[in-house]
Amino acid sequence: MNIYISPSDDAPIYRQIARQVAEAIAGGHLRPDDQLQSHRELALALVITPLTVKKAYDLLEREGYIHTLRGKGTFVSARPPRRPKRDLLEDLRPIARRLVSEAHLGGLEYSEVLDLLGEEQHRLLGDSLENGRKK
Amino acid sequence: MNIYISPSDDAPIYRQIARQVAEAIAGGHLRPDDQLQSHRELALALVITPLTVKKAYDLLEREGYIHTLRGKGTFVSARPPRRPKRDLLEDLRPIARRLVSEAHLGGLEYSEVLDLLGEEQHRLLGDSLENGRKK
Amino acid sequence: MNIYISPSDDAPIYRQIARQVAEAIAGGHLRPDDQLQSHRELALALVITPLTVKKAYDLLEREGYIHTLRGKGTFVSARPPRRPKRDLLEDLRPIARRLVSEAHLGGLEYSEVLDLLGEEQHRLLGDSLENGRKK
Amino acid sequence: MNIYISPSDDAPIYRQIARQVAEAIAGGHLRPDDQLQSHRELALALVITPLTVKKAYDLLEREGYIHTLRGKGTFVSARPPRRPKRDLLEDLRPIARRLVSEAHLGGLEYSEVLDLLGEEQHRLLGDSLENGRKK
DNA sequence: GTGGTCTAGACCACC
DNA sequence: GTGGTCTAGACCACG
Repeated sequence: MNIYISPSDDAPIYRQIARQVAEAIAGGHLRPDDQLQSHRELALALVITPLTVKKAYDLLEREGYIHTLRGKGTFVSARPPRRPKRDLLEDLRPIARRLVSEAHLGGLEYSEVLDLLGEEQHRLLGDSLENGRKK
Repeated sequence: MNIYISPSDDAPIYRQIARQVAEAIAGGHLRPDDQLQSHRELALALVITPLTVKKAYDLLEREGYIHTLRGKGTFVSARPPRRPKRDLLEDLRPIARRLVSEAHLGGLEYSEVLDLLGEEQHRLLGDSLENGRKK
Repeated sequence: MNIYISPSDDAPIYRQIARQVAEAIAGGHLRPDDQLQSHRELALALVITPLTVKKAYDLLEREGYIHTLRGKGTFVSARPPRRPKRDLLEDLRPIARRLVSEAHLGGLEYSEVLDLLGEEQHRLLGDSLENGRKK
Repeated sequence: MNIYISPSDDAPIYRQIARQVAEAIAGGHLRPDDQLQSHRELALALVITPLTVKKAYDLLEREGYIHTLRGKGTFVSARPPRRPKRDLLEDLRPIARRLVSEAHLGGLEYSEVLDLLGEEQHRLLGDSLENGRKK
């Protein structure tokens, strides 16, 4: 479980961590009942304050991805949280809008946007398959 | 030129304004040498402080979309700013990544993401064509 | 007497005019007792409001370069105003400072600044000589 | 890092601050990764409103001199921004022109202008060398 | 503590 | 009328 944070990213550090953990779960790197590093451990590894990692874990717990057992540790939850598709689509819409808008502002063709998206989808699936197989 | 701000949007107001003006320029609603509403006027209409609109205009000016003439007003610039395609693609990549990643996390098929993107592309182009024709 | 104004210049229009008239006097284009165009005439030629030209003439009159005879017109004054050299140098110092500072910030060699200054000095003197001869 | 603002300067306060910080970076007073005073702190020291210092920092950030890390502070950027020499020279030309023109209007010899420029160049370099050595 | 944003005023120069 | 600057507050997210 490798987490990378970039201080220059516009997303706050705790969200960068939470997102990467969530992606790891979705991609199969982390499976239900797998134990996560303690937030102190991870904080040490990332050279940041434990409070920031704690904030990320809290966020993941609120969203149902993980749960903590007092005295035992933090574990991946069994049921990956599912939101109504309508809600999800409406959350994703502004992101899609921004993508096409900025691409159009920058003079890109729509096909180039599709290419870009395809690359990222492939990267995601590739990772996922790869992880499903090994380890 | 209708600007809408939504307090629920996580983007700050001045960026919401700047983005909408930039889109209006890219979409043909606003053409070179068109005069923008004065920042005070727009502030009055949006019921926000003029300084916030000013900040949006400052942002657009330093990005090359608009320019100001002392005592005259603010005008759409002739040359739409163009960035190297490579840079632009690298800026867009994290957005695309987030889109496919969150969609996958939420259990959406890739085709559903493409549908969503297509809708937004259509919305953008529709607006553009519509405005290219009228007025 | 050709005056050029550029709205995009950071100097206000009335100062652009005043400076060019003053340079014309220093360069010999305009000689003592020469009559200037009326401010309305010049305003018409420059396609700006007469008030702006008036403001330029007022400034020049305050500085002693020109004077007006009621009902006759505006004329170049006999004595070009002379300020104490110390005062003048102190006025020029911030300009010199800005020149070397911005050049240094931009990575220019001092010799390149001197070259630039030489070019402008040559341009000024060239104009001056040329005008002393003709007309 | 001592900043001085002079109300008599025709440049707005935020530009005075930005210029001095930029000069400090160019002159070696401030080095890459050095932390700047927080804008509030500097505002307190200068007895002006924080927003004005913030405006100066924003200007420096968009020009590439500095960057900010959320919650950490503001730091000198690694790469000093470089503009094409041609552009820079054309920006400097009006300043040079004004210098020789006003000097000539005031009756100064060209050599006196060169002396003045030399003094300012020496002041700038002296500062720079001094700071390169100490601390 | 840091930066980021916003409000509700004010005064100025310019056209 | 326009834009440009400044003040004196405020609240927020982040680490």
